[in-house]
Amino acid sequence: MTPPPIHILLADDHLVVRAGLLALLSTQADFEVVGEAANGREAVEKVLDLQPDVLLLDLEMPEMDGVEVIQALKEEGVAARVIVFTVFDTDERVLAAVQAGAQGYLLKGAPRDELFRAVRVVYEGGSLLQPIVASKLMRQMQEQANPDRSDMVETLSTREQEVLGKLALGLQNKEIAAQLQITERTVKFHVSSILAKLGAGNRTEAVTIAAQRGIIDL
Amino acid sequence: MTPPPIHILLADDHLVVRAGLLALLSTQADFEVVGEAANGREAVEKVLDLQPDVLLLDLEMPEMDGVEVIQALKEEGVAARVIVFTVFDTDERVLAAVQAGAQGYLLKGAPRDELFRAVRVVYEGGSLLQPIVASKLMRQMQEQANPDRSDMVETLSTREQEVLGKLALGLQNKEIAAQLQITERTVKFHVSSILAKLGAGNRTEAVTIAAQRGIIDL
DNA sequence: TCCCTCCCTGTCCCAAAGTACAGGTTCCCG
DNA sequence: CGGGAACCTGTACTTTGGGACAGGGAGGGA
Repeated sequence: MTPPPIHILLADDHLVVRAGLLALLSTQADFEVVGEAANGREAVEKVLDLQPDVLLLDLEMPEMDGVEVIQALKEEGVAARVIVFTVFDTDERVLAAVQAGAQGYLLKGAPRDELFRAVRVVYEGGSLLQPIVASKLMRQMQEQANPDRSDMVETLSTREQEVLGKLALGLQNKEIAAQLQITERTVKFHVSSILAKLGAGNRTEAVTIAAQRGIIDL
Repeated sequence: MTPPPIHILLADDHLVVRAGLLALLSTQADFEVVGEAANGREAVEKVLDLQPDVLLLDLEMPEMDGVEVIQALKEEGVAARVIVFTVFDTDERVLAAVQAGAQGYLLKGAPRDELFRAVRVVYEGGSLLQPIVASKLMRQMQEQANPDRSDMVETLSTREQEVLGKLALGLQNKEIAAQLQITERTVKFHVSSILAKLGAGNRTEAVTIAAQRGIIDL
């Protein structure tokens, strides 16, 4: 007798990606794609409805992004295990997804076997990250554990992230101060902290670095 | 008797996307996928080798990007017609692709029928842009035709684009001047032009706007 | 040829950015 | 309760950024 297949739900806003995953996964006898979702909200609904074993989830989606989907599922107390499947490989995004509770992280373009293995491993309760992703994550973790390394990447406080967002819009300190109801002096303080933590020489470079690392979205 | 099928070559660096396109296109009796390429260089080689009727081309690829592929094919005098198939929908990228010689421009996530129709239309010598893409292109063209409109989006001169690139790196005027072998004063002049053309209030906003429009890549 | 665009340079000037130094609060964790 | 982290504020200072105004040379198209 054959074992029951692994039930998989696909969540991606691009038709071709869903079609591709369906085509690839269908070649495996122990996989069964039970449904598809084209946005985050739909993904959450279908997980609750269809109770898949594994959710293949894109991070960039309309309505609700991938990290939010994972968090929503957690609040619902859902058992499904999640593999993030995306084009992003920046430290921050990987960390956010894993912290939210993803068990796997694959980059689009991952080879067939890696995809198949990830589904099986995660289904069995394990975790699987692509080597490139794993190393990024490791580095992040180590840096958070040793806050006294010289080459560390410090995390921005929530306030600093707020200010950073305003910087990206091209606002000047005075305008930021008004919007955040604080003094211009305080804004300068935060900006200096941001520059130091990101290793930037000025606000423009800070925005570029933040965008590259996935800390902010332009 | 059935007519000969339309020969299609797929060029995308992501396995799933190629698999998805293959799966979707294979449902049509008059389509035949004759090959796949995972990067730009390979795409050019395979077009020359396999002589497809239509090339489905991603813009973002390693080795050689989509626009470069189109240009390379043009220099080789190849007859194949090109449909750009990408996630980017910024004005600049669309314009660049169409100017380089693409006959179609589809966004990933385009519905089945639109994809099929695009292949057939382009094969028969026509052009097809998704409505969203078409409107962006139209706007660009109109703005270039009327250089005296108030809401126009002016194009940056080559020198300005150079300076813009340096701005994104967070360099200051003095540093840019040194790198470009010009006076700091001249750099200021170019920066001012860039700000005016992009509608930015300062260099930081200019970088953000440029990144959003696809003028620069971070 | 004339005009227009791009590229380049200069001086003056003020506002904005960023640093240095010094200090305050609250809140949470061990 | 002590200590750290995040957040906030202040004065004083130097450097950078960007605008206003004015100009010159090279090259392409009507």
